[in-house]
Amino acid sequence: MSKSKSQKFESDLLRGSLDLMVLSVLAEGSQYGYSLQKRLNAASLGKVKLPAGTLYPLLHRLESDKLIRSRWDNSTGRKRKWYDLTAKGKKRLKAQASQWRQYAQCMTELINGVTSQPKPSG
Amino acid sequence: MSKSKSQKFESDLLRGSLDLMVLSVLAEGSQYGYSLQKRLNAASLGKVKLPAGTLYPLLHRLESDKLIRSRWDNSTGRKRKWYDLTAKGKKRLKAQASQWRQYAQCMTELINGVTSQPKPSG
DNA sequence: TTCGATATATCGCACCGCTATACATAGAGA
DNA sequence: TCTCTATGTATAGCGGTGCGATATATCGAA
Repeated sequence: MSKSKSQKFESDLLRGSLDLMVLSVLAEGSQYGYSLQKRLNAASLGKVKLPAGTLYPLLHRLESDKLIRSRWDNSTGRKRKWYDLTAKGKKRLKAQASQWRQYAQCMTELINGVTSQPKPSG
Repeated sequence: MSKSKSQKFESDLLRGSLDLMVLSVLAEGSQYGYSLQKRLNAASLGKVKLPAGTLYPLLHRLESDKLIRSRWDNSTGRKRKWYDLTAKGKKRLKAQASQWRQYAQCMTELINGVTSQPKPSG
């Protein structure tokens, strides 16, 4: 099964903002992979359903970049790997959030000039 | 020379929205590759400097997807390939613009929850 | 004639989201 | 006990695409 156009569009959108999304969620507090997956799904109103094959390599990449830090927790029944933002990660989050807002502003103005968006009322 | 983190971030942002940007600019009227490159740079306030190695393959892809249509113009001094939106392209533009707005709304809420944005006044 | 801007094109690299696959544990229900 | 689902982490390889490098050609200015 090949992906539909709209699914592919979502994947490509993710490519540009997934790191930022994960850093944002971790800024709310510690998470382990699986919980982060659920949290991301909720935060995106069900739009983002990160498959494991995306999630774990991503976390490993962020960790090797020293943006996040991990520790295993075997104290509870289940073995979980918890992640936290590092100072570098917080700095990156702030920088990318700012860049993202600027970029989104440009995009919004461009597409609003040629397409109509739903009105807030009436 | 490897790319800086912020340059890479911009590239990845592009990945998710470049088709939409090009379709939007073409919705304003016919363009040829080089003019589109300049228009995109202006619309993005200088942020997006599309290299030729990105621009032309992209246009070929959009054309092979029947989203845009091309014709050569040799009547002026320079040989130029002009592009126009097809009906399919207009439909796609509308759909992706809508998807983009929803996605951007989620992202904005998420990052505004954990980072501070510049105030409009004071 | 030399150089920069204009104008289009392709090759191959690098990156990354995703599918498929693998392995392991906990709890519910048959 | 056995099975099934949810939980939990991991990696190999595929596919798509932005980009640097490179090629080719014309035009106007210095």
